[in-house]
Amino acid sequence: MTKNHSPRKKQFLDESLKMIHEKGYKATTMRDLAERMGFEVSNIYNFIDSKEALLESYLFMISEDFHDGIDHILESGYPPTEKLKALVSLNIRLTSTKPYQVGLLVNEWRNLKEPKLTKFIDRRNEYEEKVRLIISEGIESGEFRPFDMDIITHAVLSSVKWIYYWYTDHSEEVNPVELERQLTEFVLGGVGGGAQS
Amino acid sequence: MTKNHSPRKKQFLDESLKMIHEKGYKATTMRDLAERMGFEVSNIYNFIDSKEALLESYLFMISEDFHDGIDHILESGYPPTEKLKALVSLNIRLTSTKPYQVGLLVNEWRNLKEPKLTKFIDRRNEYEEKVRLIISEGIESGEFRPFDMDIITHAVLSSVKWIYYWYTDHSEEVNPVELERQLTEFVLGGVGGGAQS
DNA sequence: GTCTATAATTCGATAGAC
DNA sequence: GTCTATCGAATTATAGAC
Repeated sequence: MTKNHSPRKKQFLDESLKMIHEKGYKATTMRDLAERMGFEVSNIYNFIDSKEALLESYLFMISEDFHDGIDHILESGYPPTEKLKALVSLNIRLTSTKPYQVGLLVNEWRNLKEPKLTKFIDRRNEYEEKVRLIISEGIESGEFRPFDMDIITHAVLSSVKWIYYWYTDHSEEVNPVELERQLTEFVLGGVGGGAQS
Repeated sequence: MTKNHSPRKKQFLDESLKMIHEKGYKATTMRDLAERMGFEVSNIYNFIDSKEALLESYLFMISEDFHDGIDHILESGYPPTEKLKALVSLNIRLTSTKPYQVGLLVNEWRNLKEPKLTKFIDRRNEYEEKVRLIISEGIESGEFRPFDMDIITHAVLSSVKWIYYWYTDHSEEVNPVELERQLTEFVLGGVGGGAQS
């Protein structure tokens, strides 16, 4: 499917990815992409079948990357706290490696058309279920406090969702080690050090 | 500007807001809006000047709501922890009151055109600065741990950003009191109860 | 792999009658 | 405030020459 990339095709895919992230999928036209590449619109179809196929390709690839990562964590046998740390680490690793793909994953998935949209949402729900598994294990073991599962799962997911910002829109340099350390500290212990209420 | 709403105009604005949230701004056409209202496209322009103006109106209104809220918190004289609790509370209150507007604020702001786009981003940066103020005060007083300001600010903002999901796409009922309690607990203390490294 | 040319559709918006 | 009719521009995509 995605093999046999000529250098020119790879360049097109890279530029397209960046531009779709910057302007949004709907706002990025084939003319925009062609103009950035310095050729005519029709040449795009030497590389891809359709605009829709381009989005699908990126979204499902990065989606599977996250699944591979979290599957590995679930099979690790680590205690829940270590699994959660590994989850933060996974997010930072994938985001630093493929920042624009992660950006698409956050912002552009809803531009998929049926039946791919349903397929994507199902797969995303499966991922969220895996995150729930880690958290519920931690609550049962007493390592985590007894949160509402829906709320805490979305809070944790949301806490790592914005990382792509650091590697795309952010101008300053990023220290991945420090980012992971700080974000882990926040997810595990919040802004304050102890209990409240 | 937004006064003298006839019931029909108010209904149009409500339906538009909901539809733009569901389909996305770019994907929602004037024909879509007219169809939902049961009249022809041209009638839309009895209520609004342009599609762009519709988006602007909603975004800047809800943006100012957040500013009003956080300004009130900053003037409160509360200690940092209480200010942070109030910030969570503000997010839940505004989101439960105007869930679709908050959804637009998160997802559709970048569809603004210049010069409104720059104006919006400037205003958003001002809001983020106010959040930073609360957090830095907490770190200096020792109530919060010594995080990197950029990282922790975005982490906190991200932790409350997904709340709109509960009031728009979420099917189950929401208990605002419980949501606030749990989310506050997470932001202040994380998933675990104590410190780590 | 690049071009010209164009098809076929959809878009936001306007004019003007009632 | 609702309609019909339409404009002009922009959209994705294709055909076919070089």
